[in-house]
Amino acid sequence: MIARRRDHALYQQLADVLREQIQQGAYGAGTGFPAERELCKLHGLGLMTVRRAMAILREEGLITTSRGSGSVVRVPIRRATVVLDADSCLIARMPSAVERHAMNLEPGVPLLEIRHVRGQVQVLAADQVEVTGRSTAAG
Amino acid sequence: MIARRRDHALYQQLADVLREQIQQGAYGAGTGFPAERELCKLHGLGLMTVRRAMAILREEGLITTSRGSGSVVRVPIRRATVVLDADSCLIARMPSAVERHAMNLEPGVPLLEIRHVRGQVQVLAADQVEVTGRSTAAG
DNA sequence: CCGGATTTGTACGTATGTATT
DNA sequence: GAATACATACGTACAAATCCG
Repeated sequence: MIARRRDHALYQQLADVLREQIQQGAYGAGTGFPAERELCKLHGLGLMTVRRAMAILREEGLITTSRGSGSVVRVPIRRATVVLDADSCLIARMPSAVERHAMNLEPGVPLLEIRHVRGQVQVLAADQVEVTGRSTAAG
Repeated sequence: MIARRRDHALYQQLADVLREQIQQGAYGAGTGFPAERELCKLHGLGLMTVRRAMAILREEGLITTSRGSGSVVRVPIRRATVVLDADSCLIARMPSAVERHAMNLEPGVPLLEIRHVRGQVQVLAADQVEVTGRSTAAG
């Protein structure tokens, strides 16, 4: 039951409940998700509380939200593999507003900034790649 | 000047202004930052707008905010270097609520999940490490 | 050590704009 | 065009942490 506590905020409690429901397949991948106002009525919470809870699930990549149509449970992403050369450097960070717009990134997606030995810099959306070290046999 | 536009939300405009001020050293590293309500009065904006703008700066790692004391401009972080073995795999993702609590992570910090060849899995806060491929000469 | 002032955190209600169906 | 649904934005209130005299 969601109730006011000192240690757990209402929006965190709601996020926990919804995450549990998603992982138990209560809504199905790619299927609809209750509307914001519907969740307000269902749990007796305010709009801000519901929106903060859903923002958490978005950042965790569990749902995607579109204006006008609502939210859907996300299907797992297929990742491309990127090879990290020896002595090259990888940094994960959040994108700036400009980068998020230019790369058409969804909120909450980190960037991988790979600085190669020869000075080349590669910036990738972290939710679309896996990174592996170069095979010593091949390199 | 910050004004209502269709393409740029007020909180984004404010974040841009504050980011500019920070990068020009208007507040100094480790020094104080205007209080939320002060920014409201300064720019003639509501509390929600100011808080969203500051949330953006927090996610970008430019400021840290503490309840009761306020916000300060962040000093650049010193990163440790982690070697990524050949054929091991790195995934960057956002932490769950449990992980964020267990690892004492600040909001907006991505995790680096490194899966080594031998099955060992290493989970690190992305703002505290740089990752490099293993040197072919040494490996 | 206590108490007040300051500052952020949480939470609700409401209104308007905009995209989708 | 209408209904639905999310995005932005303001105002308000109280709780909790911190700071300072």
